[in-house]
Amino acid sequence: MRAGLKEKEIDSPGYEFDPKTNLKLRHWFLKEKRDLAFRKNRTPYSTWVSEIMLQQTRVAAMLPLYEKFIERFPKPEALAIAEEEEVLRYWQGLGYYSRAKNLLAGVRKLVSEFGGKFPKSLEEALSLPGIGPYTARAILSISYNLPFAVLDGNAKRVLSRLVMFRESGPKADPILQKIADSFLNLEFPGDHNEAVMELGARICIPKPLCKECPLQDDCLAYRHGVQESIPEMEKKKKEIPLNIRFYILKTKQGILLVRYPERRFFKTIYSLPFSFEGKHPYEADPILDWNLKPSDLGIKFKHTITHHKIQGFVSETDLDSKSEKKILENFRKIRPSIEIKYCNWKNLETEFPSSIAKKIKQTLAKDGAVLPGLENETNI
DNA sequence: AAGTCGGGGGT
DNA sequence: ACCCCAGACTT
Repeated sequence: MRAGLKEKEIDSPGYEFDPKTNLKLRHWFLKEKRDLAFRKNRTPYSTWVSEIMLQQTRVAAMLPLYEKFIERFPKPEALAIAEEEEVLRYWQGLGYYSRAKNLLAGVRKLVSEFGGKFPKSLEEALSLPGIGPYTARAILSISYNLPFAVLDGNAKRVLSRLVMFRESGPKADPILQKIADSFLNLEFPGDHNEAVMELGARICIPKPLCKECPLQDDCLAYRHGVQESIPEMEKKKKEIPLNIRFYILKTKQGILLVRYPERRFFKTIYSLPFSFEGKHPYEADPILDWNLKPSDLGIKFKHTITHHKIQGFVSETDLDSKSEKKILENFRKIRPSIEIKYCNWKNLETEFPSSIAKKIKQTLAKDGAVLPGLENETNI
């Protein structure tokens, strides 16, 4: 594909890349690539862990957790025998907690069904929980140097601009995969994939820095001056405002945490019980229809969960063993799948592994608010 | 095909 | 105050 093509020809894929383009990219990558912890060793397992952590997550956000995770679970066999609770603690703050659960399930399957040796075929890799089209190709190319071209958000942007392909969304993916396949450097598939993604993460960003781009001369979108409008942006969903009240229920055994999949948020992790307040588009969860009158702590904090703009509030109360028993009965009656555990104030944010726990603590501390009964009780 | 799942850093 | 990220799974 060279300049001077008509729009129609450009949109119909017959993708032939100049081999020089690939060489330029590789040269740039070898010179500019960042010295990242997960690039130190590239076993299938370590690549697997890093790729799962990188899903919808910036490199800078996952790096500290990656190092601690690998230190604690250096091999698949070490992770496979770990408790899910502990694995989730090592994921605390990263978000998308089902990634951690699927990783654990996947590694257990790897150990039990593949003898701990990561498979070399796309089909087998895809059979592991949490490993989808992107991650399968990433692991196989980076760790085994097998010729699979990855298609993540970065690659889509880079390739769309290189060949001036405008469409985006699920319909465009098969076409983009073909483009990626034809661009793949068969000599160095792993390096190539990392190079494409690194270019997309640092240069070919949504507002591209074309002046610094090693592929400027090869980029059809740049030649036509349309790089900023490719790929087409998907229309953003409207934000839903929500008021959520979290309840600190202090029992003799500690603060009550709950988990059940029928609720709107935190389906897979333990959290403080919570309820929606004011106007909201969701069905009220009857689980909190109890006879308590928790007292409002008078704090609020902001939080977002995927197109929900949340104002958080906190109430607390003591539960004697009688009312606790009654509440638990009520819980189990309405939500038979509910799981319960207790934590203390000190380790709230590790047992309720969302940044909300941290925000509640910080807001309380900043306001100088006192949580009655907690500050003097070492057991809570 | 659309909805869901978190959170933080860059702009 | 947005934007959007080295996606996968469920419905």
